[in-house]
Amino acid sequence: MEDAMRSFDTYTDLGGAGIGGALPPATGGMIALSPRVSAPGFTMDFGRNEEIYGQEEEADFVYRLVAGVVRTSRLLSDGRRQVVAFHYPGDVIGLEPGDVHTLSAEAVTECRVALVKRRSLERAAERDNGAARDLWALTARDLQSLGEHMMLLSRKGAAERVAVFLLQLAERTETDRLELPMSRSDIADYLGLTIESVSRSMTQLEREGAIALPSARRVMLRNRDALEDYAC
Amino acid sequence: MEDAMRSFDTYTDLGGAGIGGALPPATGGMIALSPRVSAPGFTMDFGRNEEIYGQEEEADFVYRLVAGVVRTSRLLSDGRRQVVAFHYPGDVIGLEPGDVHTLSAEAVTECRVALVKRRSLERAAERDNGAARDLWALTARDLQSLGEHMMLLSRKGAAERVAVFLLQLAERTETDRLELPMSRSDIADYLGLTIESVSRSMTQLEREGAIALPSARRVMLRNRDALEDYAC
DNA sequence: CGTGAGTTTGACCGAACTCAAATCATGTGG
DNA sequence: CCACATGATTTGAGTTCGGTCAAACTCACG
Repeated sequence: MEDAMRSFDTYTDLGGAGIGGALPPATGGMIALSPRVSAPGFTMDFGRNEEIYGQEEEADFVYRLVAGVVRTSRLLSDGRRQVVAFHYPGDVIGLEPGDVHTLSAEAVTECRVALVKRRSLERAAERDNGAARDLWALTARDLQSLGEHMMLLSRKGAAERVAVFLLQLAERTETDRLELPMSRSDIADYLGLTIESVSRSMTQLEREGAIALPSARRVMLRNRDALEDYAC
Repeated sequence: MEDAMRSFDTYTDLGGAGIGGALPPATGGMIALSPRVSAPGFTMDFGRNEEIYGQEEEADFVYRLVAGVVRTSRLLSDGRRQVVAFHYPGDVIGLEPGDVHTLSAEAVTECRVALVKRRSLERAAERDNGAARDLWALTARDLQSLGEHMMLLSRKGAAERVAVFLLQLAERTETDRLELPMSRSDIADYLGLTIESVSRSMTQLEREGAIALPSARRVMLRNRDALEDYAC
């Protein structure tokens, strides 16, 4: 049983202690955003649902996620929320064209991020041509992932979207036993659905044998083909 | 009457002749993609619904739209089409991260584009740091516009989406008398709706006095506030 | 004037939303 | 260790809005 539990463990490569109380204090040093871009910076820890940066805030920093899961989202005029992306260790977030964040970022799980001053990146890009190219590549990756997300949102059925979401997650973590770090509400806002629709879709996928749901936050992919049929 | 018609005219800054038969042949010379990026290239003309480049095609060229309107779109697995953006003169299209196009581009109206070899841009970016920054900015702009489009798609109501679409268009062309270059089908695929829903929304907006529809392709914004209420 | 593509309108249906209630999970204090 | 409180998730019933199918209409063009 212990083993089964362990195999769901993920998202923190900081060792068994977890992130939270008993961590070493924020550290300073050189932060690498990409192979060619590194700059002086420091790390910070955030608890669940804490805001890392806010929509409309000055974009003074760029962040590299060291451990944990982060969501970026945007508040719509009618009060609803659009979750734009979930980020995992290694991802760079907060790198935006303008000098004001168009998104906000919050910790889904407890997490640790490495901060780099935006200005020092700009200076690096002026000096070093390779660095400039890396920053471009990071923006290009965001563009691509946003495009894929839009594809997902333009799918018809609720179950389809949930199926694709689960497959995406399985690909990220390279396992069929998913530990969902995010709530139904996060998933719903990511997929453009309500929590009820997400829940019903999950149940439906389970009824059809595509997945198993040992608990709400735990999903096992039982029949990948069935899921991929939904993805069409 | 002649004047009224004229005031709907737009999208071509090539003069009265229009684009099509009686044009000078494709020309060569230096093409400017941005203030700091220009490279040798040539121009080409396309008729309505002609493909400029196709999804999955080698991305050998980058294009600057000189005259006319272009849509970029993506075919979904279930056969439907997602129109990603409408482009107007001055826009740069076809600049994508990878070396394969993830979108296709088609002429909505007859149009003329200036082509630049992708490789010559890459070379320019290696030499000139300002050029690299401009290319980054172009990608960043795409990212931003895609983000705004996603906001639009995540709106609830059909009429809301159509209202926002019309306001966007009015902003682009800086007039309240819109000549829609694109078909209802294009609009529907852009907004994630059916042509019937687009049509019904238009009619509804007209009934409520927000717009007038002298003809299907002609929209006059009668009550901007009412439209902005929809945009909320 | 006829033709055909594009657009509008109507009737019906179904999927997702809304509101409400039941259930489950988790942590707390006795 | 258990009872309880709280929040998250699931389930149910009814409604709404956009999709689907079909038919009428418009307009540009030959």
